[in-house]
Amino acid sequence: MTKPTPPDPRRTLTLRDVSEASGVSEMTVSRVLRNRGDVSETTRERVLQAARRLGYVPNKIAGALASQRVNLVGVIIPSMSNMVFPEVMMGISETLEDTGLQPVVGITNYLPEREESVLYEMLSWRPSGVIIAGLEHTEAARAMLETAGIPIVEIMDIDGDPVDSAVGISHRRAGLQMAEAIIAAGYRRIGFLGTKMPDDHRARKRLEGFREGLGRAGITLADEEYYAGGSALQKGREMTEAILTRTPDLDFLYYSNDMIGAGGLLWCLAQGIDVPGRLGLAGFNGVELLDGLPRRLATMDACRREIGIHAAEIIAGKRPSGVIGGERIELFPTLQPGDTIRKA
Amino acid sequence: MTKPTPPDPRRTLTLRDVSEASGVSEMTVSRVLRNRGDVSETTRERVLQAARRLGYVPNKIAGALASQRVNLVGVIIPSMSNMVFPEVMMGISETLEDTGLQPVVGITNYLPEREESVLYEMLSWRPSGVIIAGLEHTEAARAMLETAGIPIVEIMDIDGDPVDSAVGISHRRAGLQMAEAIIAAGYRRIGFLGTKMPDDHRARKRLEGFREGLGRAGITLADEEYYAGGSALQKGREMTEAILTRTPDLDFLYYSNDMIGAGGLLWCLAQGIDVPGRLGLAGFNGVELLDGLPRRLATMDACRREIGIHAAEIIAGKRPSGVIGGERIELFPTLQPGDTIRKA
DNA sequence: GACAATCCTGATAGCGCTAACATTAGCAGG
DNA sequence: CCTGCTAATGTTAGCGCTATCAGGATTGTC
Repeated sequence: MTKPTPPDPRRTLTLRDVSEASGVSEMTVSRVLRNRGDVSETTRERVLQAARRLGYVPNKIAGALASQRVNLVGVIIPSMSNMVFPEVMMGISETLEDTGLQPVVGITNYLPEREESVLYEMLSWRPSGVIIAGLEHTEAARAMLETAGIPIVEIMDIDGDPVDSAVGISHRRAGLQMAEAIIAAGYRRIGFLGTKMPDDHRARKRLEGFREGLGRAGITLADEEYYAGGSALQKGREMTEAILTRTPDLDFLYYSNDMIGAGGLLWCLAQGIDVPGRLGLAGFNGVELLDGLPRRLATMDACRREIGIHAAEIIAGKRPSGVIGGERIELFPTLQPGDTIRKA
Repeated sequence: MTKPTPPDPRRTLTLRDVSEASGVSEMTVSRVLRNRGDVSETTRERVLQAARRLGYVPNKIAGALASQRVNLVGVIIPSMSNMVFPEVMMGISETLEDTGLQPVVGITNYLPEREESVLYEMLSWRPSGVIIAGLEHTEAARAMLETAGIPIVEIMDIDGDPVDSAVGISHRRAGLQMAEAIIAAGYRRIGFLGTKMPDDHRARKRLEGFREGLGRAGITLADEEYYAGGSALQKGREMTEAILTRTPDLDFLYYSNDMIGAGGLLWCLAQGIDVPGRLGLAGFNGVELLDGLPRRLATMDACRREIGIHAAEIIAGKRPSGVIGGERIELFPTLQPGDTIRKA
């Protein structure tokens, strides 16, 4: 007869180990570790001590399978590199903090197929909810979202038709409002500088709205310039130089984000261009990062943190409304005129 | 007699559903979906079609439990807001891409207890490996890392004693080198500007190394200034003004990161201070974000992307060395003198 | 003292999948 | 037509936990 269980120190611990070490059933250990059900103070203490001594770390995989409950929330965003999504994340984390839910992030790089595969991967872990940027998805992705049977919140944008809930701003309106403000300030020869990103639908909608705003005043864009990749600040300089060289009589430049706008602003200041007198500038996003620039760029904040907060509230089921799903929350960005638009 | 299984459309699908829909056993379906084992082309096609038609998404929780294999790699970092960790993440993602492994990020905000709980949470999902920033952890965290039985890579820093593998630079040496360069350029009255962060051990080590470098030349720091929170660019301006007001004869400012350094640089330029003649400046990190500034700040890049790449290679077991664990990879940052240090 | 109520603990049966082995089909060679 | 193989598929037994229900103590009530 051999020893029944040669105690292998390398094997990872299970409930059984803690149960044996503390002389109670696995079930009781489980109860103690999850603070569920009544357990006497004595056994609770004994179990906790054993668990600590052994260095037991519960296996959530097994737990999730058995309980059909997963404390994870999938968050799918296009990028992490431009401060806008990190801020959304902060709103989400902060709100989820006291709910026991934990965000898990996936990055798509603005690629629809990548979004689809990231979503598939996430859903295969059966999260309690999904927060996903944008309203445009592949057909398959949309189908997955619809049949997942969990709360879905599409964020950032509300110009479209959400699968379930949506929290965001109208980028069309944001563009339109900016156009109105620019025209009201008396600018007429207007250029646009943006990214080459067919799948950045929000940037596209802002430009559409912007064009419409100009159109209402009988104006069309005088010139456009696009970039891809590289340091945004640097690109902003280069593009600004390029567009002003090509079309010197421009009196306003609308940038699709604050970072290239800041690059443009620095370039203009270095050239001694009179901003906002001779040339006005505006960006989009209101990134705090840039607060220390010599002059404040006109911009429009995208309510990033609030979006994160509301989205997380919906997932966590702590909306005041008590509504269960299909919410649609529109936030309204405010124009921050800064120092780069003439006072009307 | 009633229908055996009233087909509930709301229930989430399992292998059994696909198996019934395609007329083969669950095992065969499993094999098809994982591309494992021999399956005839005909059944493979039939199964895939059924899975697609039903919109089946496998349950990785069950899969992981059964196979004792999880394709997740935990990545624990202090912050996402200052571009340094996003770049590390890119290196990691890129390297993990073709390995089937998937990074899952946890943020600690430089709080040791938070690091401990994030680690505990992560380990409870039994990842295939953990990449964690820094060499300093709570006692409990270190114990968990040691007994987890998976590859651990501590990144960013190598001035210390790793649990398993480590990839990083010597921040002590980085600070020391910068001190040497500054002294060689003839600066003597040197100020330091940094963050109030007792748990940012890397910043601390840089400062220690910097002090030592100065000390070797018989110099001590002439003044110091610290901040917490807020827009780094903005804080850089404010702190620079403050320190120069207090100690006007400083001829060099060493910033603990590029962002506050950039703020300082912009402020100095606006004040018309002769940089680098009258006053030299240097930061740390080499953030590409700032490439478009009017003048390039002297800095030292921290090899962020490379660190991510190497760490991921270790986890994925694709190091050329073939070594299995306990690797120690030191990278060497290069000084980028930029335009804010006098040529010696 | 019988009975119910309350508290605490344990036994049992899965959760949805995969490892490992068992079985069957298909086919070449004698 | 049987043996001996390989290729394709199926069967069985868990993975480590938790939901659920079933007790055994202990207490209180009439």
